[in-house]
Formats: sequence, structure tokens, C-alpha cells
Amino acid sequence: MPELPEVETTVRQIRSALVGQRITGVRVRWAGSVAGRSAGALRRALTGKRIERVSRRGKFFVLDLGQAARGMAHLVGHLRMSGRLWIEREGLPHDAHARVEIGLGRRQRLVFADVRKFGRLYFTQQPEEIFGHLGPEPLSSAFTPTWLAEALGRRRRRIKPLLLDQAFIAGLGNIYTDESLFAARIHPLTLANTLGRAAVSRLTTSIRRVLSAAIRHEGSSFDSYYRTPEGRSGRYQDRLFVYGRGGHPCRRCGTPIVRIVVAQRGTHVCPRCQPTPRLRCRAQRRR
DNA sequence: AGCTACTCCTGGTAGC
DNA sequence: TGCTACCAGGAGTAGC
Repeated sequence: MPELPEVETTVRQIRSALVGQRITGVRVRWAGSVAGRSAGALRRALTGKRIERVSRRGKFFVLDLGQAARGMAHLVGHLRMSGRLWIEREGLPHDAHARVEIGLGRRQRLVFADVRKFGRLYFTQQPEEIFGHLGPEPLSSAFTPTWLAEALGRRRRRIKPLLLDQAFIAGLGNIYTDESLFAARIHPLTLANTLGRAAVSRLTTSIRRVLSAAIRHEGSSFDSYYRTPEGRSGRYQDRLFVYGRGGHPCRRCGTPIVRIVVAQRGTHVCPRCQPTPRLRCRAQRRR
């Protein structure tokens, strides 16, 4: 499922083919993929616009359209569970799961495909209305141990659902949250404000390292859903320590990885490397 | 504030 | 072989 590394990989691989292109037309094959407006309205809004910039914010991809002087418009999208983007030659038979096709110059088109139909495209003048609530980018300079320690200290919440909360940090999903917590040797049920300075420091480093390594390996592909725009599977799934490895031996200590459910999400932990938080330890110390 | 349940949706698979 | 039932899961929302 596309998280930050998969969206980053996608954006990097479509950027050079898109920037400078003018949109020649739009075909919506599944109206539900377009948020907030009709297929016709999206076509009228996009047709004729020039793509100036392609970027990412959290798990959203962003196409900046038109000239800043005349007020930028933006095509923002979220791939959710099974969305994909790629560029192909105009005239090919369309993909079975193609939901929106955007005509470009040079007889090419940008395809937004999505098996499970959870993904969405938004056309907007005000992208902050769509992703303004997002927390900091974990690979930016704003994401520091100091910031994280302060932010965690204010939350009485289990660390895993907090890391999955896009308003807290942008871009982490189920896979990279489990991997980051394992790398930091933190149990997913630990209360955020009980983490010590050393643990917060490890967590900061782990999140950055896990995401960077996943980007270097073009993300993770488990099922047939995620492929890069160039058609390759990701390679990071072969390097995972816990996600999807329930019952298999921990790569660090050999203890079988356990799958539990936290906040309705499958969650993978090494019971030895990530000891269960003992909420009574304060009371015990007092005795 | 933070938890759970529910919704959207399909392909894959377990069970019969 | 072919059927049904169930599950995964990002994020928004409702209700407690």
C-alpha cells in the first residue's frame, strides 16, 4: 500500500515526463475517483493547463498547474490502498483498473489506476484545504528529536496509532510504522508520553533511516498492487524485519515475530526486541 | 482527548 | 469446480 516511499518513488519517476507538458484532455472512467466535482468539471478545469511542477506532501502527490502570476491551480491525489500512476502511449487499450486518464502532448497520457477505488484526485486552487492538517515531513529538517520529544510528551496515546495519524507526522503507514518501531526497539502499545529521551532519539533516527532506505529500494510490493511508474516491483519488502513476518524468526534475535491488532491494524512485533510496556513500573518503583 | 466501530471497495483465499 | 464468507487496510466520521 503506497506510503511515503512509494509516493516519493512514483513522483520521481513521472516528474521529468510531466513537467512542461500541457494537458490535452481528461477521461474519467470511474467518477468516484474524482473528489468534489463532476467528470466534466474536472476535464474543463484541467484541459489546456501546463504542468509546472510535480511534488509530494505526505502521501499526496501534487501537480502544480498554470502560471503563478495568474494563480496556480493544483491537481492533488492520494493513492490510498491500491492506486498507481504511470505514463503510457496514447491509443493503447486502457488498463482494466484505469480510473482517470489525462492526455498529454507527445501522444502520451498519465494514467491513474486503482483496483480498490479508495484513491482520490482533487482539483483545487487551495491545496492547503486538502493537506493543510498534515504534520511535519519526517525527512525534513523540521523533524528532529527535540521536536518529537516535545510532541510526544503532550500526547497520552499509544505510539503506533499516533505515528499513523497524518496530522501528527505525514507519510507513515502501517508497514513503515511497524518497521520504525522495531528498529527503535519500541513496542507499538507504549504510551507516547512515557518514552524516554534515548527511545525518542532512536525513534527519530529509525523513522528517517527506514523511509530513506525504502525510497532507495523503490518501496515495498507484496501483492500485485504497487508497481513503480516504470513497471517494476519495489524491493524493500525483502528487507523488512517485522511487517508481514508473523511466525517467522526475528532477523535480530530469532524469536518468532508476533502479529497483534492495534487500532484495527495488523501490527507486527518481536516480543524480545520490543518488550511489552509495563504500565505498572512506576508504581513498582515507588514501593 | 482518545478509543472503537463503521464506511468505502475489490481481489485473494479459506472452507466446504 | 464452484460457491460463499471473510479479510486487508488509509482515512474520514460518528458516537462514547
